[in-house]
Amino acid sequence: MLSPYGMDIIESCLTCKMRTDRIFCDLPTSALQSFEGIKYATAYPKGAVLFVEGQAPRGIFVLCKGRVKLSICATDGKTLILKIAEPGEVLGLSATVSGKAYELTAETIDPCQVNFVKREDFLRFLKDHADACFKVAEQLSEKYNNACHEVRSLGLSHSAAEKLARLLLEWSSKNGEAAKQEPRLKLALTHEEIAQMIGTSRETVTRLFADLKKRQIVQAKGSTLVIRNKNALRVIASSN
Amino acid sequence: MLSPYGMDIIESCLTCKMRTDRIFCDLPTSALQSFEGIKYATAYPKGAVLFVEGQAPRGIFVLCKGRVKLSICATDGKTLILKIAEPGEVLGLSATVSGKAYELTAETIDPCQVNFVKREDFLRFLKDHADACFKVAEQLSEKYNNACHEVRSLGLSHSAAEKLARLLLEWSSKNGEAAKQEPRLKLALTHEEIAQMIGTSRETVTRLFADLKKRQIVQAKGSTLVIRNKNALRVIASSN
DNA sequence: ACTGATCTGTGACGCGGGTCACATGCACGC
DNA sequence: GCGTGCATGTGACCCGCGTCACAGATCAGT
Repeated sequence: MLSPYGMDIIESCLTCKMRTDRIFCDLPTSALQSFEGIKYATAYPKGAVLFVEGQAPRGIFVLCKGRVKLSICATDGKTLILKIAEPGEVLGLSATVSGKAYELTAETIDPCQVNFVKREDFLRFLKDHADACFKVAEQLSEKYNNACHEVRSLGLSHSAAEKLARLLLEWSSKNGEAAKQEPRLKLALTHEEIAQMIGTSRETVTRLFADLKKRQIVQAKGSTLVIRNKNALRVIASSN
Repeated sequence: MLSPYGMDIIESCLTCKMRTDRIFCDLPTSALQSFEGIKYATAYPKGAVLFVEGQAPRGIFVLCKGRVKLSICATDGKTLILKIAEPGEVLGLSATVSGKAYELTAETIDPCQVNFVKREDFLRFLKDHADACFKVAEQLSEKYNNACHEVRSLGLSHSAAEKLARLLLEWSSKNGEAAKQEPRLKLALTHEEIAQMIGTSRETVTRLFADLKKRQIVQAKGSTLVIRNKNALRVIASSN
């Protein structure tokens, strides 16, 4: 099969190998078959916008491959990145269910494969497949949980340093680096974007990194960051 | 029927007059009948704690009467009030669906009537009643939407004044006061609590109110607040 | 290799608002 | 009445960090 943007396309959900890992995709065969009938498998290049906050909901986007940046932004252009969505996540779900406008903006930061389903088709699908409906509830709970964490982080922390430390710890707990005592992580985002994730300014992020390096808590090796002192980072993170 | 805490108890969901107004409660009779079988109608005095953040989910609490304060708090005691839940809302829903710990704390601020349903019972109920399951998805979408607004307010605003103005406008848009050009609202919360709603300190709230009064934008009449200049308030709210 | 463009690093400055420390007001019970 | 407790007001202080203004660094395109 031809693969735009240099990707291998996952052709059918029925034969997708990752199915069982993913909350939403792991449906009984009958449901999956009817899902096959209404989905549009699409591919996007890096930097594509799936939907914009405030738009009326067109439908859901099941992310199969690549990462998507979810953000909200103020009228003055100030932006807050809520999270980077990973494969398996369903985007635009709550807006599609409730019929209200998308509450955030979704923009690809890798080439992505996405299954799109139109709103009416999806709602009909949910009526017919109770188990899918429950999966949706699970996904939404997950999203809500995430949002609560975001609120906690933004609302209850005392300093930018605290939030940065928490972000780094969170990142380092992925990819099985959690256990290691000196976890490494790829810095895929610019200081600007990191600033937008923790609600601060770019300069502050630069200064905070400089400080962490000076104190030997982290160390940069090209674009990977080594956490030399996880405990120190934890102390900073929870001076809350 | 005896009514603890000076309330009239709504005995059965089937005969409840408010049913149709409420997202979750408006279920087909068959579903409602089986809901009757698993629910525990309970009453709480003012100040009762329904659940605490971090607890394993015991089940859901359908709020029938009274208001409930939903908050998260940091280890140092600093508290953020997310919202004041009104009758019709289902509390503890996302935790009960996902099985993760309650993400916030629910405390009554009026005498309340609540229908409690145990987690296992509720999950079984959802498996059997697809329409209820969809209602749950709707409720969760609603909650998610709310949380997104909270994030936006906390993360994208420049000053405490802005957030207070937004809160006042939001409050004034309830109870049909929206249309009036000088809407009034009951100040049911202390400055301390208002501070916790917008993530600032009590003193700042006091100072902001003093300023708004001096500028003739609002006016206090006992415990009711009159908004004299809605436009000025809007300007403050969206200097964002 | 030259040239923008985009990212990173750093100093100076100033404002917002958190914190502390009080004074005052207002309701409650006894 | 009087004291106790909680809500509200207000001044003084000061520190975190946003903003502005640059200087280097890194990267991409031709």
